[in-house]
Amino acid sequence: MIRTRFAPSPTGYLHIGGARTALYCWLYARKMQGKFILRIEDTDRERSTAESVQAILDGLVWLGLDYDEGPYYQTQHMDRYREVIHLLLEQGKAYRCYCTKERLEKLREAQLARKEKPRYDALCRNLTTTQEDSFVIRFKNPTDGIVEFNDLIRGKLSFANTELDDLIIARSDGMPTYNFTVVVDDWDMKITHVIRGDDHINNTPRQINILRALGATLPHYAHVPMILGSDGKRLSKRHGAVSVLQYREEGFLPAALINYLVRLGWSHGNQEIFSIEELIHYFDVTDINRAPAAFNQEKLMWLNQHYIKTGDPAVVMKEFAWQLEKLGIYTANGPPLNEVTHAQCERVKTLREMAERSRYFYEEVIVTDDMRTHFTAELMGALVMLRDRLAHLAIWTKEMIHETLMEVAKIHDFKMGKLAQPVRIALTGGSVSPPIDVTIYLIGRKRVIERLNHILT
RNA sequence: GCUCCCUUCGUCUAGUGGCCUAGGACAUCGCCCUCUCACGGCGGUAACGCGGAUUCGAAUUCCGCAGGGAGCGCCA
Repeated sequence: MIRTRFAPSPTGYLHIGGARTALYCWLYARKMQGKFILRIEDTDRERSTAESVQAILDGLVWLGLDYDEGPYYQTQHMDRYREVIHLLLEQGKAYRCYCTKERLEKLREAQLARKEKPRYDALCRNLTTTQEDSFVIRFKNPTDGIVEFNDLIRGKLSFANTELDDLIIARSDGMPTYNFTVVVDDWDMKITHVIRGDDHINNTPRQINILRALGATLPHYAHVPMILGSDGKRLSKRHGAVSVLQYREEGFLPAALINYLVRLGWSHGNQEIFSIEELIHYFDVTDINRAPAAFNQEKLMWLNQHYIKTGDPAVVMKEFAWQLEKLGIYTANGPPLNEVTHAQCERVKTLREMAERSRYFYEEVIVTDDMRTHFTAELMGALVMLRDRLAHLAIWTKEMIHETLMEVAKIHDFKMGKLAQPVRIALTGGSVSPPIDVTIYLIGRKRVIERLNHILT
């Protein structure tokens, strides 16, 4: 049974990079009919917050990445960590270190000055006496040999133990540290595949050494490259949205973000559009790219428009309604959302944009003096005729409206554009809208007549 | 500084020794369609970081170099 886990630390929102890692973990678990586990790594009490936990949970729900187990919280496993630390201590695989932070700092500076890699000098490693002073607990890392593992994405990776030092596994206040809790939890949770960001590559040999000291079987590792900003630098707030939920705010569909994220670093031939089912079928961690990828908003936009046009109507409608609500647009007295969506989907990249451009279907429009210059004297006759014919149309359909427009234009010897554009301005207050017949149809007879009258008086 | 990782069009990628005068997608440019904006259709510009080596033959293998990134915490 394959078991993967997503293990974020709740010190912020769910960002794009984390979401992609979670997606890869989730896809692999689903593909292998295994389990996807959510574990909150909250051992940093200073920075972990309940809000962050909620933001991460909300983000995962929105993306549709459901977990089979969890969320587990590391702060609830303290007894277990202490137990394992005791075990290590008893077996002489860990030791108490009484070095002060000051000494460590001086050591560090001296090493850096000598152009050496800063690391603990193992001063307390062979201490035989117990002291009263405060202490941390360090893991006795092997002093020679190499740690080698086969990364599913990068292939064989190896590290010399001489490059590693005796890392702290318990702080002076007794709180276990990251590299230790990860190992214990992955072991206890029987994680078979550790899929995580490649900023953890250098932690892996340390974790393997602890795992071995514990006699645990090693999981498979897959280190996915990070996501870069459009400038090739590490993705950060200055690149715009980095939080998953912020993409929702901006009017993106979860399907679009999923599809974009999965293709960022993974591919299946030349295919660009994938349904979730296809992803589960085709995805494999070993096909993930080794190189970091730059985030490209334009392509996300393109995918978003694709899913606005072809995605699950229920989801599209739900997000569209949410956007309208955020803008304070009340839709009860206007055209049905699905018809507006249908009319607008080909001309917007996001649902926020769709909402912003749909105001005139639901709210009164303002035609500025500037725009009134479009209503020339020669046009007035045609506008009057159009108003009257629309007012008496037997049935209010797009087709009938279209015919009416054609007739009025023909009678006045106007080209369609000459009539349509001023009408568009009169009805929408702007120069851009869906086809004029569709626009008239959706705005509705009463409002159309009102708006035309407004121009004609 | 040390260790580790990465390197195909502007961007995401296909490519695993001959099918590559390097394919697709986004973006961009031009044309067509057209009542606006779009959608769509057609076409164009555009890349194997550099240098060696192996080979009849290298984007694909090996070695250097350069550039970029990560890690080196009583953070995760």
